[in-house]
Amino acid sequence: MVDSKKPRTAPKQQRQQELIKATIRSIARHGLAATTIATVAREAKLSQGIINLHFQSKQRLLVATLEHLSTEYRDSWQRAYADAGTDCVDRLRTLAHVDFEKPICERNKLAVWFAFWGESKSRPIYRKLCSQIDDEYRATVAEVCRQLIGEGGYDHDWRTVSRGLSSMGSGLWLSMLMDAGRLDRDGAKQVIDDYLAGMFPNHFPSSGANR
Amino acid sequence: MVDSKKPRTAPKQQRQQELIKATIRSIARHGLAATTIATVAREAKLSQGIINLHFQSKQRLLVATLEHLSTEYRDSWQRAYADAGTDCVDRLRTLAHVDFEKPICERNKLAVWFAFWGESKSRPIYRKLCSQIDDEYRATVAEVCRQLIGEGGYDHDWRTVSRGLSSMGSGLWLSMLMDAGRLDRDGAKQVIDDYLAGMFPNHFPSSGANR
Amino acid sequence: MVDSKKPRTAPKQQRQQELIKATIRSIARHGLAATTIATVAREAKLSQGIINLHFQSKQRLLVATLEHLSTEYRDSWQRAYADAGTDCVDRLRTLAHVDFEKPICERNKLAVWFAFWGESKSRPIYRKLCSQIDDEYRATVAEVCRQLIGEGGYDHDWRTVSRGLSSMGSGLWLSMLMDAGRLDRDGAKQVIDDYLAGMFPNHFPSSGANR
Amino acid sequence: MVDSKKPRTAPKQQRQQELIKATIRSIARHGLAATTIATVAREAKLSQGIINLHFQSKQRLLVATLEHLSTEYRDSWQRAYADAGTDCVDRLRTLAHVDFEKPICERNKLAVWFAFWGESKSRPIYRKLCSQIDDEYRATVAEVCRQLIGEGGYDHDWRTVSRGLSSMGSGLWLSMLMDAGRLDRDGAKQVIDDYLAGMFPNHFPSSGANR
DNA sequence: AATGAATGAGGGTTCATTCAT
DNA sequence: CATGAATGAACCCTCATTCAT
Repeated sequence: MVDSKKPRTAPKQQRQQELIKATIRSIARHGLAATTIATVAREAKLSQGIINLHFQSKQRLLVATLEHLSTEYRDSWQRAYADAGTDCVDRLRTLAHVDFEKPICERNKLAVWFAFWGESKSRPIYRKLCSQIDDEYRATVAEVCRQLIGEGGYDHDWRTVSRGLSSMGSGLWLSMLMDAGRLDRDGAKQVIDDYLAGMFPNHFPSSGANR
Repeated sequence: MVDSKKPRTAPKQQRQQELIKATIRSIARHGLAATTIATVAREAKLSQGIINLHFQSKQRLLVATLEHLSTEYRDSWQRAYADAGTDCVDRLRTLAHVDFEKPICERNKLAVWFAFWGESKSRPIYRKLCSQIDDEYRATVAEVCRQLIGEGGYDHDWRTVSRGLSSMGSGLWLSMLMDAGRLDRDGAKQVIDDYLAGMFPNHFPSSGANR
Repeated sequence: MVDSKKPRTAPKQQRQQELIKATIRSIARHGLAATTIATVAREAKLSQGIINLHFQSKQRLLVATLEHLSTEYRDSWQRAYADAGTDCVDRLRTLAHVDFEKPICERNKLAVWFAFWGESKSRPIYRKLCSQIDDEYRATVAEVCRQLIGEGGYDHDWRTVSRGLSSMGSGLWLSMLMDAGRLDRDGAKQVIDDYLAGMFPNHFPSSGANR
Repeated sequence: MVDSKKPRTAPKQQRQQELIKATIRSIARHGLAATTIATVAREAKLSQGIINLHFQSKQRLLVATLEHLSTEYRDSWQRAYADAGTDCVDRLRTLAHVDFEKPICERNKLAVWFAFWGESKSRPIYRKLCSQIDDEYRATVAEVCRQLIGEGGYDHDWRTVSRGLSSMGSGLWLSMLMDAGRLDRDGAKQVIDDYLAGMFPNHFPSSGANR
């Protein structure tokens, strides 16, 4: 008499992952302000009580969700970076593109990132998590830029370039969030590529889009 | 013997402006989710009832606040653009810098922008207002870029450049929001200037920061 | 530059009458529970403040409204009674019909009567006013019944008959309130007349409706 | 060692019945206008939240309360009618008396009926429920009257008589509501009986109260 | 006499959390 | 491990009342 659909009990960690996924869907659908224990439970098709059972409080679930996104983000760019070999050009392009690859760059997740950013000024815990993840990423980008500038004899400040690159990344996310139809992931990559081609003309080819 | 206290009654529009200002402070301080009628009233040093008296509902106050920011933003760049003369270079630099000028670029207001962006996916009314204001700005930037690219013989797509420029603007806002101490308004302008110098080397001077 | 529509000021008593009329309309339209200072002021086309100016409080306005109805009711039946001459039959018919004559028996006023009756159990002030007016009326009816029973040799208790007659009156009001289309003032009078014909067959003619 | 306290949780329907009972008590004690979620919860000795948990809104609780009274009323007279046998006289007396039998004719419930009647003009939902219940009852009364009039050769319109009878019923309720001390249930039945004796002298005995 | 902006207590409702099952 | 009935604090909003004009 086993119900094949979903087991009544599940390993702790798997349940928690389900709930985090449900939280992401709920924030994307209803916004952070309108996300309640009830909306999350409904997305997860589980009862209300289960959230406090696994996360003690709504607040902790939200933090766990942000940590989930952060970890996923870090893992993604670190894996991509490791796979990119040792060439500065490859490394920089890879790092710059990773913001727009699939597991990271889904519209639901962008909505969640912005939801947390929107609350960051008033919530130190969010701000700390967000800053940290951004700092790590930008430090690596900066290091690659520094190397490329040194090799290529460019007249740029590596700190400025890395700041600009990572800023452009989150700025493009905003465009994708606000109007998914007008800017897709490939379009965003092209904006990034044009920026790199402009800053490092000897290393990155011009797209020639205008010809 | 002037009584410096505020009068018990005030012109309608002035009261509404006070309340919008108070809303901005409240969102910056507590976040959008934790901004209540009570927190706004406290910021305004007025009673709770006054918000429904002037705005009918909390929701309308929030929309009015977003409209206030939108209008202020549009007025700012349009005035700056009109004052910049007819030179493309001046115009582009002016437009690019206006994001970081004083009435617009206060940390409180950045927090409010991100708060609304964070709810935009689930609130069409916010998304519409935000998209519209961004589209107008970017259309003007794009037009200037198109002209500059044509004059200067650059190999850029003007749409891509304007998208990149405006994205970098909001991305830099995020950095300023998250860690005001590490990136100030002048630092942000320099990132922008370096981008322009990279893309349009014949028109914008290199900052030479690295020399 | 005289505004011919409505004088800005009016004699005290006239203003109060206007407000009571407006209260009756408001209760009929919105119910007693949903009648507010604002709805009354709107019905009267006057400002909100005027009610407290003339009646000190909403509660007093309501009491004044009930007193107005009571007085109007008493004046009506007393005048009719005085006009009816000295014949018991005429007197009884007149008293019985007065509930369904025009100034008294308007649907708006019936709604107000039932609104106050509905609150009477919990509001001694309403109950007292309502009881009193009913007692006076029924005492007079009872006296006429007593005389008629004595003269006509009927085997009725005059107290019971008068109780029945006045009860039928308010019961018919309920029917008229609930479904004005199905029972009008003439229909109600006929029910009353049939009752009288049944109880006092030697004095009141049968309507012969069934023949 | 039975714990006499009520259990923390209860079957859904039982809880709802408790809340409806509490609502009746609250309306009787405070009136409909002053009946709040808080007063009902206090009567039920439960928390405020439970009302929205079971009825979604205060409005629905009130409708459910009216439906409860309606159902109880209908069930009562239908059961009594079924038990009365097939004799017209028995049937009519039974129907006429049922208004004044115990489960129906409690002063608290009378207060609730009048409270809803008082709001009926402005609340179609109340009016519909009240009209319906009254129509059903009166239709049955009318049918019995029609039969009795036919059998007994009376010169009455059966519609008029049934209207008068049911009107007298609600009118007597008003007397009982306003002054419970002066008219009790037996007194009311006697008024009804005298009316029947007057209208149908060959079938209903005169009470002879006046002899 | 009359107005209407302003107040703030109290209304209905939501929802994070608890807990008996 | 999982549920969902129950709680009660806090939310948004209404509205009787006050008061400067």
